[in-house]
Amino acid sequence: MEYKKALQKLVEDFKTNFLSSVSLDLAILGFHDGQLKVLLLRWKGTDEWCLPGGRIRHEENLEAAAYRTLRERTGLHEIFLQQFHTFGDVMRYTNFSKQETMAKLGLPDDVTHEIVSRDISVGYYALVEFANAVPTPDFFTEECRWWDIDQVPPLLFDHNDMIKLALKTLRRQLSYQPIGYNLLPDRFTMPDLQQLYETILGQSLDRRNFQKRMLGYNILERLEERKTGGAHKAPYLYRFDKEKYEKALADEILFVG
Amino acid sequence: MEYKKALQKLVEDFKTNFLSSVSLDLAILGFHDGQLKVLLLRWKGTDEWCLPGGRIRHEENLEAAAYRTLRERTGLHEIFLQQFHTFGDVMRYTNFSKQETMAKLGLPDDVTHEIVSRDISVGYYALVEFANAVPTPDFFTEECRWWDIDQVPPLLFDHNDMIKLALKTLRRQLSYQPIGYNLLPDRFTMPDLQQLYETILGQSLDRRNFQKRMLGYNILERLEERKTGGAHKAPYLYRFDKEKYEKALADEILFVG
DNA sequence: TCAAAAGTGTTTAGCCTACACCCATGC
DNA sequence: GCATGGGTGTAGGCTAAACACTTTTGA
Repeated sequence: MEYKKALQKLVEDFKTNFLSSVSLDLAILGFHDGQLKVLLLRWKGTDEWCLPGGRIRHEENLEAAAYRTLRERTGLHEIFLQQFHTFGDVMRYTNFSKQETMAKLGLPDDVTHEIVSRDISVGYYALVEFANAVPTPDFFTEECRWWDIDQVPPLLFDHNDMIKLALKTLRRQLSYQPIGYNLLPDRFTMPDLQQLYETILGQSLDRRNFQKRMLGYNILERLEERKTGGAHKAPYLYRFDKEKYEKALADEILFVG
Repeated sequence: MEYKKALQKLVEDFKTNFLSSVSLDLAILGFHDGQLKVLLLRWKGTDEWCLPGGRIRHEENLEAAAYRTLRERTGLHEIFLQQFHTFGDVMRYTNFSKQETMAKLGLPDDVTHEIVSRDISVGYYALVEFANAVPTPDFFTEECRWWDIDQVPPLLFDHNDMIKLALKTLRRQLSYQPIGYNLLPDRFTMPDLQQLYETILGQSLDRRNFQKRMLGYNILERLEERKTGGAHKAPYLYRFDKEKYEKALADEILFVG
């Protein structure tokens, strides 16, 4: 009863304060233990998972709404966020039909069509530092956690497709832009960075060539200190030179409007 | 009076049959006389120009709406159409303020806010064969014609930015995908194709290297026939091998959902 | 002392760039 | 015949890929 009332209120809030027909979905990617992870939400009272999504307030910029949603789900801000595609098929259901999807959500009949209605959804991907994120479910969900990118289950709606396309875009981006600033801790080793690249690209790279290339970008600063405590030879620590990193990004990145 | 009635009716139509808060805009690019052209519309009773735009019907896929709009403005179908960015700032006005824009449009006060309201707009660019298009204005405009891409005047809304970003995306796309199928006539010469590339990239290219590269893609079929009637040595005619061309596209192109 | 990981330079191959001469056509 | 544009191949440079040995550290 409590829940149903809150739900009604939320739907009202949606109708009055947010743009209708448009939403956004986030593929929040993190990196940990040599694995690329994606943040998923589990729908209340079900075993169904989906990407975090959000809506846009009437007087809010699209990009701001994406940042806000990211903040709400992870507590993080000032994060790399990139629009990659806008999804607009009437029936954005790949794993289950609309019928099935509606049934799975277990919503009261009178609000189902408000929640599972026809939306244009703008897809963003974010690269975040795994350790700093505090996964937080939203109203419709009761669990929010990281999944290994290659163990993602069949998701609600067309969210598996979204992840696939986000990855594809990310991989392409890797070829003309530096990456890693928000995916790695402040100080990291060259092997850390290489592992990140290998994980995203899904292939192994030559250590020497990788190092040459990365140093060639001139965005890394080698610290005096080395990483100790490892079982083997102590690797150097590096840090991104924020200014040069931002400049390298700006030289190529599409402006966001 | 007639006009105002029709306008009211249109606004009603918008409200009932189309998604609110979302629209789409097209940068329709054509190629003629060694010039890249873009199709612009002139707003009724003004000297103000803008990109062709459209709205999405409730039961219509986003991509289908883009194709429909393209067809309505040019009579063309089966054309290359590529989503490049979704624009979502609250105030998408770069050349003039919202105040100024509203004044320029010369609409009755009671519908102005319906037409010039806050929208998320999905941007597409299309590559069309100049000669085949039949530019056709829509309800709000009285002229539809090609403009040289580097002589585009200050446009309404953020449409100059849209053109800029469409071109940037197109240029990048050129580096990993073939282009030209819809921009050139069925049969064309290597210099034709080169001129197209040079125009899009805004720089001249080496003839021999260009030819080598294009033939290397293995998507062109050289015909027996040569182009006659020119003032000089008759160049070979080529045709795109549709199948191989599509395959080359598919190998890289983002799927559209 | 052994195993595992990290640091480092050189050689090679492939691709992209630069470049020049001959030929066909219309005027 | 001459001016204009089109057809064609090769040499050099740069970037990217391949590749092996030495050093450090903990167990």
